[in-house]
Amino acid sequence: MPENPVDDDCCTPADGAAMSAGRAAEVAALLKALADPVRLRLVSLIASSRTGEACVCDLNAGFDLTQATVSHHLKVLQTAGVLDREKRGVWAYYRVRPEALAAVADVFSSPSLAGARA
Amino acid sequence: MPENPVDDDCCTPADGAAMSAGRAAEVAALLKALADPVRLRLVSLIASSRTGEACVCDLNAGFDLTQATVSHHLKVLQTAGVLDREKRGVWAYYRVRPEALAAVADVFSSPSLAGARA
DNA sequence: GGATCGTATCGATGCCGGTCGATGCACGGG
DNA sequence: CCCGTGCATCGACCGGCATCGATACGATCC
Repeated sequence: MPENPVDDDCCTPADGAAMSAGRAAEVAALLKALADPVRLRLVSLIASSRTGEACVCDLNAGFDLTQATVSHHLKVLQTAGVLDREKRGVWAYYRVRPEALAAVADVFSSPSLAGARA
Repeated sequence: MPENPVDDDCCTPADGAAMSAGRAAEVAALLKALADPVRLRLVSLIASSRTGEACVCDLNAGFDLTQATVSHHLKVLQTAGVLDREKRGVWAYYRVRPEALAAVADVFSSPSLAGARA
């Protein structure tokens, strides 16, 4: 084998601007929480509410799902840092954390992912 | 039962600005393709390449994964519209479709999801 | 204090997806 | 013409997740 196996014709060694494995895991966890039609609609419903928050009884009405399932999705979003929960009296109110959504927007606007060739 | 079950104290009927179920499914499909650490790093590697593209032999080197697994991830990203594939000679080159990433950035910058209270 | 209502949690179930080894396929070289 | 190489596909395994019914828990009302 006369050739260095890395120095073949096809290879471009990749400069160091790529996303680290650790950061990829962070972003993937956030995206995984949002990569579900039900959870996207939940976030959208809460965000588009007049008061900026919504209680579970409202959210249940918008889906053909069990209350247990909706509660599960809300917990996933809360654990991922997308939603905040506040219990007032009998009802539980959820509101969106704008930083979480802004973080996603930033990742996909950044040059390292959007592929801005300097 | 003296009260209308919908007109209770907790409920805010939600104005029509929320995301539709169909659009939620579209966005969720795109996010599901990106919600994986390996696929995120693949996109990042390709986007940060000097030429804006990368061949599979390069990408395989960056992961402790089988070539079959990397190829599977690349196909998922291509099917979702995130990557473009072009075969030149023996090698296959992938490049990022910036519209796909911009679409994600737009969704999470839009007021209906970011929760911009006017 | 019991009844009722709103919500979270638990356990089970069925399915989707990541990973692998093996194989197929197209291209280029000797 | 056959072989090696780069990449995709196939089939299988398996862990994780969405969903459900049932149940637990807390707050309010009577």
